[in-house]
Amino acid sequence: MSFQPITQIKTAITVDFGVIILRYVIFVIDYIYTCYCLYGVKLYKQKDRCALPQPMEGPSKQQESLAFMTNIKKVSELAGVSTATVSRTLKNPELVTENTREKVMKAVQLAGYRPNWLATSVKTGKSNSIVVLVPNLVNPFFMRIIEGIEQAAQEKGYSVLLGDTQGKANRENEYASMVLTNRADGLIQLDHSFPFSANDAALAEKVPMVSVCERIEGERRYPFIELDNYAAGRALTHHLISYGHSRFGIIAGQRTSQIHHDRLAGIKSVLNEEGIDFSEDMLVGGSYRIETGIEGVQELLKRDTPPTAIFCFNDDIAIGALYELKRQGLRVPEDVSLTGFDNVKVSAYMDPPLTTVDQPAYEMGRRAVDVLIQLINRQPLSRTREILPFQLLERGSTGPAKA
Amino acid sequence: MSFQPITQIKTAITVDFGVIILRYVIFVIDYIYTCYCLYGVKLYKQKDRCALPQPMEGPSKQQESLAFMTNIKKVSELAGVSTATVSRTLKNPELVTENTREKVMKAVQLAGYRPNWLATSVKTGKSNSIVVLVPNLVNPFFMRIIEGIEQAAQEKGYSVLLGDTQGKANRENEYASMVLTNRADGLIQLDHSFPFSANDAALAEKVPMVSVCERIEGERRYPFIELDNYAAGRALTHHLISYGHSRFGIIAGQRTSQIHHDRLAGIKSVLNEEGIDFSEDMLVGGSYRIETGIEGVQELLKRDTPPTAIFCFNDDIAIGALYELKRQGLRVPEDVSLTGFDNVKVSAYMDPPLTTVDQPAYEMGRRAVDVLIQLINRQPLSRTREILPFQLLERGSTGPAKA
DNA sequence: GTTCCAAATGTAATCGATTACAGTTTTACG
DNA sequence: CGTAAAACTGTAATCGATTACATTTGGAAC
Repeated sequence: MSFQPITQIKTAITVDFGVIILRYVIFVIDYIYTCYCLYGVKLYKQKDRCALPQPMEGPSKQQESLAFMTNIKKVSELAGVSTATVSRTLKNPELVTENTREKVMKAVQLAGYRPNWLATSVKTGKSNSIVVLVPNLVNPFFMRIIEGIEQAAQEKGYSVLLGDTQGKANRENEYASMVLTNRADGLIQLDHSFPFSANDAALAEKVPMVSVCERIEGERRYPFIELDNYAAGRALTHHLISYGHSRFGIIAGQRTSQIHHDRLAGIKSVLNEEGIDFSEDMLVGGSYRIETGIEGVQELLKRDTPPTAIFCFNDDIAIGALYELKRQGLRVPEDVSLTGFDNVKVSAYMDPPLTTVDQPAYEMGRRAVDVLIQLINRQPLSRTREILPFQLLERGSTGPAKA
Repeated sequence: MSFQPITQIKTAITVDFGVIILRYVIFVIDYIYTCYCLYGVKLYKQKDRCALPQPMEGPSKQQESLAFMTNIKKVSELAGVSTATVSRTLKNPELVTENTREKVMKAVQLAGYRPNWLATSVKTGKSNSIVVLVPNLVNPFFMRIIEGIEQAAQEKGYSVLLGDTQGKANRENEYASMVLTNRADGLIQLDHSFPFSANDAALAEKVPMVSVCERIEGERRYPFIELDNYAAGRALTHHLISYGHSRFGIIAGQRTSQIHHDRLAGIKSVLNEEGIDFSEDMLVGGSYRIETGIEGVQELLKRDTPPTAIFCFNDDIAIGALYELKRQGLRVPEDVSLTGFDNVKVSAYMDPPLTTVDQPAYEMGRRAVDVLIQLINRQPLSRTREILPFQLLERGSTGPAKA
């Protein structure tokens, strides 16, 4: 440390102190103004306020122009070489002398150079992005898949564009068209619809696309990765029948989807084998929401012979159903058994914990990316469909049928 | 329809039929092979199999080259105009004659032309993308924010790059650097850490960045949007004290974050006013997970005087705590009152429903995008921080303290 | 039929990279 | 030391757009 006379330090401290006070005053004024805008005057009582955060320097700095964008040309001049050499140093260092490499790297460091990704992409014709179409972001099951997608994509140098479609066709169209405009190299569809607009359908022919969990209706050109929903439907039914149930209810999600049909077919096939009649009366619901579970139970309990066991086609529905059954004074599983689907995290912590079907969601997401990248690179696929095994988790929400 | 002699139709049908049969056979072989790979031989019983999906044409078509990429030059040749005119027709149609416009549009249609987004972006220097850093995708609270972000971004012509950081610094660094390489124009941080690596810190100075829910620790340059956590802490405490509680426990999430400090300060301030001592013993936990709630309850119940009311710093923790309290034979709220935070969907359907603090998550996401886009466009901000109001939802998990 | 001006269109530079090809230096070896 | 081959570096074309500037066209006014 360098020597400083005492007086100088004192001055410095005084000045600093002044600045701090000044900033604080400015901050307090701004803060009060903020509160005023948000709450009106009433809430200003000091004790209801948050611990005051540090004063801010404000956005002034951010008003300046984006001066930090250095390009390859500046670096090349700084290093005294051509742009080609700079590019090579960064992409194929083995083509460049140790000596030059050092010079260039020093210049890169000095200039704070980061290659413009847009320029690289336009030259190579690859965006290294994939777009994922999700019908519902808040469903933790979908998010688990996307976690897998994200992880796998990142490992392979791809980034993920999020397309929250809310099940709406026009939003799907918009996101899907990103692949047609080079904004993304490929597409993962978590819903069951064909995401391209009629206008783009011809172009869509050659687009790398994979669907996960669902199959795209009427489309046989795209690979898919899904659970063995038919077998899962059978397993659940066997499980309930082994407990002596014979009066069933089903609260379905999206009834137009492939997985709906598969699960239903699985259930029906076992009922058939066991000599239990299936009737359309047993089937209610139409979306994968908690409210569907509530309404479904209400409807099913109105039947002449209400069910003693209810299949819910996802855990959210089951959560709603459980809530409503309890509200109506019925006990689970003593009065009614209940099964979910997906094994979302909370399902294990409900009261009672839900019997459900575990899907390897994370793994499905990862596989989808693998397959998609193969499609993007025009590599031959070893398989165009993958049907993954499930696991039936028997927990507290199912039990023996009432005598 | 054109006339066709009967015999010809018959032949066509026969051929078609042959093709279908052939495809079906190929499909079945492939299907069996798939099953073999996935399950082994045992599970082949026909009745355990899914309803057979339609035969697929396989990936052969997708092996072809990406021939559909038409560029502006081809369109210009097709229309017999210059590339400039094509560009103008699409971006500034008012600069072009009706006549030319028609010609060009026809050519665009014919060629199936979609402008290359990468090229446009490199020219204009704007990627029209923003990257969102999320510590945890599966948390529905975060996803609600992202829903808002996504929606607002889409409306303004931006797309959202998903950065699942899992709270890891190196992943944050990687995603944050997307803004430095023109891959994204701005950054929304949902966690409380400064996402840039030390290396990039100098460049980060001028990057458009906003944080939501959390403030970035030690950083005063970036705007933030958050809940009035201090006031929320106070409100929850008042609520519990009004029920006569005086022995409290707190199960916290990330203890290093700003919101943690704010909430805790709010709780402490009320305890102080009411003459209740705060001790570090009351505070357990350290992450926003269900397991934290379980472990937290176990720990708190070991105390000499276990709490009669427990603050959980998010709903997941509360769900875990509720589960564990019940498992230990305690009733909620008769024996122990419990509060959550965030108001995730399921919290209302727990047994009992959770008393919690509602955050306007969707709206916060939307606001974040508004602010970020202002930063990106170098527009002056009217306010560099926004503190949004909360709502205390009193539900079944809180009640009078045991006498 | 000129003249003039505005509108429409074309030419060519540009964005920031990559890379084929050409030119230069270094190395290896007789 | 000379020569060929190998290794390195530079020049300039290229990716697919946008846009400043130059040129052409069209129509109105006289």
